[in-house]
Amino acid sequence: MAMRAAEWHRLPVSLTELCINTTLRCGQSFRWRKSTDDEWSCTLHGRILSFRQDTTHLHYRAIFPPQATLPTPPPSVAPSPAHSTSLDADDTLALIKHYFNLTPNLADLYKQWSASDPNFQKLAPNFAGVRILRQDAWEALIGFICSSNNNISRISGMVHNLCLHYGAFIGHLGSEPYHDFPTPQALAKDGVEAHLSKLGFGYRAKYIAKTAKMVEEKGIVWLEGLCNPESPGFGVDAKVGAAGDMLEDGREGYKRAHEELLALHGVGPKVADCVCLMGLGWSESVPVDTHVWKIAQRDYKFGKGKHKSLTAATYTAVANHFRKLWGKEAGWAHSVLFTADLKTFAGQLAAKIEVKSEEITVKIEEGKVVTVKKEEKEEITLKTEARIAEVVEEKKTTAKKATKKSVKRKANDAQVVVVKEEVVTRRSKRART
DNA sequence: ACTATGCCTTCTTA
DNA sequence: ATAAGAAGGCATA
Repeated sequence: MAMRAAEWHRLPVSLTELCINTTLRCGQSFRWRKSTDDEWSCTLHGRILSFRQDTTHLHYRAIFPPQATLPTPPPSVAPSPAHSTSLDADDTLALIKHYFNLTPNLADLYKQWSASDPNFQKLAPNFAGVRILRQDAWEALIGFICSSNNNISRISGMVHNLCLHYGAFIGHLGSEPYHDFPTPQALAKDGVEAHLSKLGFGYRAKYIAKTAKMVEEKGIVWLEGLCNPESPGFGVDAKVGAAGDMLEDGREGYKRAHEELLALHGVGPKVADCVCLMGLGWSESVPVDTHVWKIAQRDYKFGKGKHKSLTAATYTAVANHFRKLWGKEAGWAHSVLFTADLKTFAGQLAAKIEVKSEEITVKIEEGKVVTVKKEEKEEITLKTEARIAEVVEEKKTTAKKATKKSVKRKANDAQVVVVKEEVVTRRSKRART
């Protein structure tokens, strides 16, 4: 029962191309756990993968289960009994490159999106390295069914519970047990719905049980067959083909995948788009959730006239707008803006500062600069300490000028004082058992 | 075809 | 303190 040695390897990757600290917790996957000292871990394809990242490299290691608990592969593709370490290392590297979707040049894409969209250009510099993962389609499907009307920390807890109760045990990392994501068969068994309800899944218990049965019925091949042929799943035996021409509402294959997914229980347009983008390799997919809808209203002039509320027609209009603006990888760009809007990231770097004068109050909380000038109020959302410092200086200057003008005193008399300065760090709570 | 409403549960905000 | 609202929506009428 000896555990295979878990040696660290490294891969040259810049933070511009991939930032795991952002990418692994921006709501794409709900399964990554951060242990002590910045090590991110998750089970993937029957092994525990762990990552650390510095400015030049991605460091990784894989821990395999003891041979006895390895899932038995079909005899035709069974590896040689030797099952050498070097073979595993090769496999793991390929898996990592696949999972992190490392082929597209993200810096080039950011430049492209910045050139075509001033709003992206403004927000993106603080959120480099947000890359769309190539997750397993089935896992993405279940994960995003859990996401409806829900928040990231609770979703993570639910997915963790799915693995714990229905996924194969892989091994321990420290004292923490790691289980694989459950198969459709495991979630299609009788009693799953009742059990999940007891575990606090709410109305999603029924969706998961039903969808698992439907996928089992249709066959996992059906689901994997919805994949972008240019980007098949890892280890999936599929022909690589052309994905077709880009249209304003996406390629034919994307539209077909989206439509077919809608047949599943608990899968509406938004969840289907998440699965298309993150589980099936359709980069033009733009999931329009409440966040994206707010962004569309705030920064892209939606929410008026024909598109007053988020109806089915509005949903398509918003997604098409972003596809036209950002192109074939619209879903990737969308993810950057989505991440920029997440509270967990806003709070992380936000300083809490109050600047007061007789006329003007500047408050900075949770990444927002609020200037209160008598009855007027102005809000600016900021993400980095550097930008916050800049804006505070700017506001102090404004405050001095305003005070001088209205009260007719010397600029120095303006009482611009930093009352409170404190870094607020918000941490999402961990999963419960 | 569109539009409202209930739904499980937890956490935040007023 | 206690209530209402929001949280990566969906299914149903």
